[in-house]
Amino acid sequence: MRNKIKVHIADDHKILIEGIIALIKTDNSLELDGFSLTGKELLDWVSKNEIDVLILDISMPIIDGIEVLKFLKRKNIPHKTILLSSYDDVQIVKKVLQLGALGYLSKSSASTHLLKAIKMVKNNEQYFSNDIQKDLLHLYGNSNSKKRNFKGLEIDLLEPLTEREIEVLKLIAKEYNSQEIAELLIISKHTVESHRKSILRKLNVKNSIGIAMFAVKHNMI
Amino acid sequence: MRNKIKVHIADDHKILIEGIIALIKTDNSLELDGFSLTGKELLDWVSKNEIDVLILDISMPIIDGIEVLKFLKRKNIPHKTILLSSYDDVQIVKKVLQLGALGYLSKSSASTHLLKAIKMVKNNEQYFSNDIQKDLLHLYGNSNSKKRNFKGLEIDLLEPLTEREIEVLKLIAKEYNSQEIAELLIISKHTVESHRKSILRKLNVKNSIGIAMFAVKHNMI
DNA sequence: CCTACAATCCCCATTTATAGGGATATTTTG
DNA sequence: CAAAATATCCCTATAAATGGGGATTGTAGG
Repeated sequence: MRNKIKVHIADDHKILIEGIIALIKTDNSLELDGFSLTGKELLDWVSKNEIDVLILDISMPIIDGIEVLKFLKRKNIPHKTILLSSYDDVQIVKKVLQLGALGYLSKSSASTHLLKAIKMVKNNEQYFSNDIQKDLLHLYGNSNSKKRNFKGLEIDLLEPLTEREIEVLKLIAKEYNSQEIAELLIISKHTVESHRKSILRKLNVKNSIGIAMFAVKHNMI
Repeated sequence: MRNKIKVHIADDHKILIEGIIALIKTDNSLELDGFSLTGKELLDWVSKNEIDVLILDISMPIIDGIEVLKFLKRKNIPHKTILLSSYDDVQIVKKVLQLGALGYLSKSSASTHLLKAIKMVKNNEQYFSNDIQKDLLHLYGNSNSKKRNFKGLEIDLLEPLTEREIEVLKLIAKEYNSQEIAELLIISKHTVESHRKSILRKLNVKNSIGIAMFAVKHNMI
């Protein structure tokens, strides 16, 4: 192997980053090509550097992993990305697959899985945590035609929230009720309740807990 | 330095564990003395082995870092522990200090901080992330007498939840309402509502969102 | 200019959660 | 064993959230 695989890491947890760097050093076929602590740093990096594989934490503050993927897609920047997540959430997996990610790994996976994932993704193969594989199969059925390429399937993306809805969502997650949110945003309680309805529908959750959980998963709080 | 500092790591994220192991190997004064993926594994380990410094993830499933500290305290097992956390939550810091932890580090800290923390804690010195230091000073005022030892101060601990309350809490966080929880646990809806009341009071949160957020912060879902 | 959409507001009905109160049986623990 | 904690159930009442419906304004894009 003449050329090492250039790996870039984006995660707001420095300890995890430096841990992964140490792991990469243990494998002669890999080399580090920078790291980013925020989504913004990463976007700057990818526009200036050529990397082989990107390891991307899904939950970063401000610009999260999803937003990074959207940006890369919008700009038509080719990338081979492995998402790192604390949660095994099939909905999120569906979303990142649709946005062009090639791998999805839980942080609770063994590091050998990460090394394997890097090499597979480098070769344009998809890699998922075991648990996620099961969930995906369940979701998409198990006919051979469907197993081949998850990306080609119809995937129901979430309707995007408007800015106002995001404001309301954040306040909901901070334990404010509709009346309090109304006072904070200087609007009527009825309006807040309307936004609530829209958010529930768009996120496809059944109650405020679901809204708050969404906020947590996407590091919006 | 004749004897290396024996470090044990407890975290449910294998990737982080293996990362920290790699870091420890870069420092000659440190050596790994096992790791645990769950609170239970850790409790088994500490009852059989002698370690110098314990690096403990606060958010592990089932038996979390807090529970581990409580156990060690109850059994009067001496330990020098650094808590690792994703959040900089002053309330949690207060709690773990009261429970006998010596260090508290955010996962977003640099790994050099972790190495420094290990050495300080080994010498019975306290170590905190910068951000936390600020918050603690603010919390406890800045008179010299108070700065010296946080552990000696009155700290309002949260009342511990009972097992049943934890069951209910988890189901609340999974978006079930009281009626559904009643059916799942085969008890009356009234009972669920009673548990709800106790949980709200004990956690000192104002609504179910607060309950769900607590569940998230402690990785109970 | 017209349309679509976002943001705002309102009504009604129903369900759920919150907040008091209290009661009783079982389990844990000192 | 006795005391304390836990888990269970019930009542009443109010507050809040949910799920329909509809209506108006302003504005950005085609």
